[in-house]
Amino acid sequence: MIRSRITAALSQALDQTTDLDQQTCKQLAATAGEGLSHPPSRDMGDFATNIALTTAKQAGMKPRELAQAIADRLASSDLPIDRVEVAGPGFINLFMSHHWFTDTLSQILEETECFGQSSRGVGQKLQVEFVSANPVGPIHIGNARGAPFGDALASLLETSGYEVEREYYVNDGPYNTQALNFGRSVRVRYLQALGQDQPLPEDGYQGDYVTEMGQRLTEQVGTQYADLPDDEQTAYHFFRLFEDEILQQAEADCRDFGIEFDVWFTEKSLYDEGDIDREVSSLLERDMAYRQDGAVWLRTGQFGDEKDRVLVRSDGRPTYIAADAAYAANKFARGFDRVVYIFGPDHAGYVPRLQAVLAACGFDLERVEIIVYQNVRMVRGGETVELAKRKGQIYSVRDLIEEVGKDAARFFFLMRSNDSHMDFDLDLAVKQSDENPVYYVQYAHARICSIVRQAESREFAFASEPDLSLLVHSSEMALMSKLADYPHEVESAAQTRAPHQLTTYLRELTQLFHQFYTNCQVLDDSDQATSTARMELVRATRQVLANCLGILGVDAPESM
RNA sequence: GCGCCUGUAGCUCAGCGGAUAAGAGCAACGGACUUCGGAUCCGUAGGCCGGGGGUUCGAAUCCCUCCAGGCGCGCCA
Repeated sequence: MIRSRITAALSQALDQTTDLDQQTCKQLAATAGEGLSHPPSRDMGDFATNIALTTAKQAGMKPRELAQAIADRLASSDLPIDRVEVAGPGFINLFMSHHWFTDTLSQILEETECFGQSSRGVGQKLQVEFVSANPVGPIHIGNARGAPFGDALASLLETSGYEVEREYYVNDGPYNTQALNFGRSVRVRYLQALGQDQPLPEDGYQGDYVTEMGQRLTEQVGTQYADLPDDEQTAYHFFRLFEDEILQQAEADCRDFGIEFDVWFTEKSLYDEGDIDREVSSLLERDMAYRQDGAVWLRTGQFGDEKDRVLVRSDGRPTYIAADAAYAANKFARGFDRVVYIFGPDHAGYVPRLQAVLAACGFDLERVEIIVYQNVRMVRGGETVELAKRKGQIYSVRDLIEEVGKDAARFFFLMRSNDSHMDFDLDLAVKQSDENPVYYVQYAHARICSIVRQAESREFAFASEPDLSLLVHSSEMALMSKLADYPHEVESAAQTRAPHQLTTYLRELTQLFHQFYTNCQVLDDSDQATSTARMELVRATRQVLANCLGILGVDAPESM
């Protein structure tokens, strides 16, 4: 890869032009190589490094002098560059030679769907846990952002060579408050359907789907469950009656959202398999937990939490913290080198606590990553769409997919950085016009496919060997330059856990393609050689568009 | 009260391990079609990067502080 070659050359040049020792030069060059950028405009060069600015003081030289010295060394190195310029306060701008651009083009066409992959994570097993919505109804919009984010991040990591498992944690433990609330709500609706006058509990679920479940239950079992006592066990029973159905719905929703989980892990299994008891006793044995006021407390206070937390309530029921501890133990026991949690804004405050819990349990926090995404405001007609699951006003992930489509939904969520609070403009997402950025990108891909079809149907006479040196138009150069960026963009997005960088990249790449298309006729009967070369560029662009869209889980249509 | 996140063009947002000339999309205005898909392209206009301090030769970017908004602070998950 060109960046590592430039880094090596910088290291050598620094070593030869300064008094700094070799190790220092290597480190400084590595930092500069990471920060290798593009000059503000293409006529100022293809790559720029600020290494002279950052190391001038250390080297005891003036920035521009040092820059010039390094530039001279680079110019005579074996890098594929035409010339080197020193600019501004001491930037070194590199002008790549033409064959470097066309070599990347050939590389794309050779590696096809593998172009952009790297081996950085090879040999490392990684788990990304996301969505993990409470199984008490349709997956609602509050969890929607984490779905494409987690999925795209997982794909991104796979592209970087990691072995990645996508996991969905199902909060179906016997003491889960949400599940029990839901169970109680179903029971009440069931009894109401049987003609009893019963009020919905304070925190009950008011959605129509609960009422419908209650009615359905009367048809299935009649009065069989009518006399069960109004207690926790009964609530759990009613919850369990519908858990499978809810999970199947969740799985279908995710699938339609383009996501396939490798593992659906249930909290219940932690109880059934004794994981929770084991973890609690182990913590007590190691004195990381203690008994007080009849409850079992975990010493999270020693690990940055405000206070210790209850693991097992005074009545003997474990809390979600016990489940989370056991779950983490289970994850590590499965051999992951690193586990990633994707949390919604409602769990942001839980991050320091979970970290304390994991630390108290003795897990290496270096191997745990918790990524929080911020709230989304759904906007329609300029107004916020109000959502509250318990109130029954449900705008579900399914509703979203049906309203704007999988591709627009995913692309819109992925356009923004995970920690930016975003507005989701439903009106815009559903528009099939130039106002909609999803179609802008997809259109480029379809357009390319159309050119290919066109060439086939009129049996365009291409040259037998493409001569890529004919690609010299500024639009062609800009496009090739962008294509060459792709592997670095992927790696950068993966390392910073920022899939949204790829949507930005896609829009820029697409724009350059459309400009090229406007300026350069691809299929020109009067110039067979140029047409052949341009066709290679077009096919390479299609490949990168498809690869990049693939990571984001957005379709690359052949026509629209 | 404490913690996390955010504040960049009229709107929605990139950029935020400092640096060559603050960006994009939409909205506004003006242009480009007898050729490969006009779901496209070109141009104009629009910003003391929330305010104030500081570090630096250099800050949208780092530090402090204030202001505004979102979210979270349970023997709920």
